[in-house]
Amino acid sequence: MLTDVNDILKKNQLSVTDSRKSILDLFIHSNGALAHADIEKQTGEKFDRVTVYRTLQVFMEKGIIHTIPTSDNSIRYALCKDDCTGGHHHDNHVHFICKICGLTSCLDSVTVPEVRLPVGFRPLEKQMIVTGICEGCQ
Amino acid sequence: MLTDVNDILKKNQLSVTDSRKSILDLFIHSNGALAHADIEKQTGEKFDRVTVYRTLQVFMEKGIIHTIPTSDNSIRYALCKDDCTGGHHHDNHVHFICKICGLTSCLDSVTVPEVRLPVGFRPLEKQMIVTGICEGCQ
DNA sequence: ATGCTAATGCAACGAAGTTGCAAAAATGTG
DNA sequence: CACATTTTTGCAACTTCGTTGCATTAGCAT
Repeated sequence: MLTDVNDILKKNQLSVTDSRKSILDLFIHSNGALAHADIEKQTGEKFDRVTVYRTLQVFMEKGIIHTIPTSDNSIRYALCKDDCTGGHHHDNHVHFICKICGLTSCLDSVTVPEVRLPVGFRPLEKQMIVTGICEGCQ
Repeated sequence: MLTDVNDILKKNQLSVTDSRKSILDLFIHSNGALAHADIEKQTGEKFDRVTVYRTLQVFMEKGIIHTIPTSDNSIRYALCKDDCTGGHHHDNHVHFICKICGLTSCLDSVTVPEVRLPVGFRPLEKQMIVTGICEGCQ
């Protein structure tokens, strides 16, 4: 896995800018998913709100990050630990949300189990969200 | 399953009002989940935005409807086909979102499969979202 | 029918996200 | 390294979404 932000940006044909480097760095050094608000706080409001939105959008398009569905209204973004170049890697692992600390993480080691759908429903992608208590909050 | 809106409201110790009757009726006669905007449109803006929000909130508290997690920012609410009095019924079935028509439905007949988590993660609830193509859009 | 309780509508507010545009930074080329 | 071109950023304004307080209205029990 690439951990150098410059390499990742160049590999994805993106201009290397301060905001992109900082935000990507944040994802790499965070062990959970990040909401837009987290990013704004953690970058110390160094960048404009709009820039953060647009950066996340670009990262999404390039497949660097993906969204995690949550029951409340908050979109959370996560960088996959494994190489995401396959495009649909995020459909094959389970997302875990801790009820206590709110940590949202990708359980890369767990594969989403198969499910049988009723006749007529053709599945393309599947996502699984498990809520519970994480390692640190036991 | 109760289909009379008055009965459902009374059973849940709720005052029977026009807005609650209309909105509950909408859920019963809709085959998919509804977003707040859908409800506003389909009731013909007869009720105040605030009333719709509060009605949904009350229905949530009473367990009449539940939210469906989605990757985009839209909260969708759904009434379960089966009796929801158990409280956590919605954690045991699969949600299906059609990529073409956007239909969001509860596949009541499909049970969420078990999944093994890494040591240290204690699961409490699990949800599964399958995206694909629905019966009508084949 | 009456009084009490609960729900509604209005207004105002705050948060979240988007768009257009000029200024600034990054990139490629000589 | 300097230049022209392209891309990105920041600002301002705006829309949409959701919430709160309060007076008015509607529902409910007696």
